[in-house]
Amino acid sequence: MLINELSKKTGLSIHTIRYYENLGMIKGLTDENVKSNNYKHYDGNTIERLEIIMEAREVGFSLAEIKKILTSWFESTESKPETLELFQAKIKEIDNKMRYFKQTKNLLEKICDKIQNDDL
Amino acid sequence: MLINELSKKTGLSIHTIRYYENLGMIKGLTDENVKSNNYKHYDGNTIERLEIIMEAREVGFSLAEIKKILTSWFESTESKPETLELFQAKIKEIDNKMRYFKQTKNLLEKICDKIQNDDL
DNA sequence: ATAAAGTATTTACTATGCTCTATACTTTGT
DNA sequence: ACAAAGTATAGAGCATAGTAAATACTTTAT
Repeated sequence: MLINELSKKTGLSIHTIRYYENLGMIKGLTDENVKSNNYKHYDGNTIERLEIIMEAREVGFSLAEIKKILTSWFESTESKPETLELFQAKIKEIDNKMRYFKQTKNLLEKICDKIQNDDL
Repeated sequence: MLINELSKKTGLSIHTIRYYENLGMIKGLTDENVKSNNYKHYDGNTIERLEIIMEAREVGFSLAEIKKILTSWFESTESKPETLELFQAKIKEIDNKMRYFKQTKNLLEKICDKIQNDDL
C-alpha cells in the first residue's frame, strides 16, 4: 500500500508518517519493477510498527526510546544485556506511572464530586 | 519559605518553579512588612500544587490542562457544567491511557523474554 | 491531452516545556 | 566592610514532536 492508504489505516497524517520514516522507525520499499517513480510501499509490518509507536507515545515514551523498542522487537538478532536492563527499567517506569495515574484520576474524581456537590 | 527551600522540598529546579509561577500555576507572596526586597514566600499549598503538577505531567497532561485542574480544585467558587464535562472526559482519557500502558508493558515484557531466551 | 490528485524531498515554521544567561539588587556570613 | 550566596526579571536558547509550504515529478480520471 502507498502512504495515503497507510495514513488512512493508521489515522496518522502523511506528514507524521514521513517524519517517522525519516527517523528510521519505519521503512517503505520502492517497487523495483517500476522505474518511473520512487513511490514507497508499506506492508502490515509497518502498520504494526505504527501501532506500537502510537501506544508507546501515549505512555510518554520518546520517539528515540520507541525506536529502540522497535529494533529490539523486530530486528535485533543479538541480545545485549544492557538492552534487557533498559527494558526492565522501562517496565518499572510504567509501574510508577500507573501510580501517578491512579492519583491523578482520584483527584479528578474528587474535583467532579466537588463540582456536583456545589450544585446542590 | 523562599524559592530555594521550595526547590529542595519539591525537587523541581528554581527555574522550573519560576516558569510555573509565570504561567500562573502557583503564586508566591511578598512579605508586606519587608520593603527592601520583593522576595516571594511560598507555603504548603504551593507544595501541594507542585506535587499535583508533577503527577499530572507524568500522566501526560499539558501545563494548560493542569492549570485548569488546579483552578477547579483550589480556587473555583462556581461550578460550571462544562468544567465537569471536561474533567469527566479527562478521567476517560486516563482510563484509555491505562489500556495503552498495559499493552506497552506487555510488549516490553515479551521483548525481555525474547532477549532472555536468545541467551540460551 | 490535460487537469486533478498523489508522491517525494527539502526546508522552514510552530508549540510545548523547559533551561540558561545576563543583569541588578538584597541578604548573609566573617 | 566586603565577598559570597540568594533572589527577581527579562530574554535567549534548546530539544522534542510535529506541521506546513514550496517545488517537482508521476499517476489517474475524464
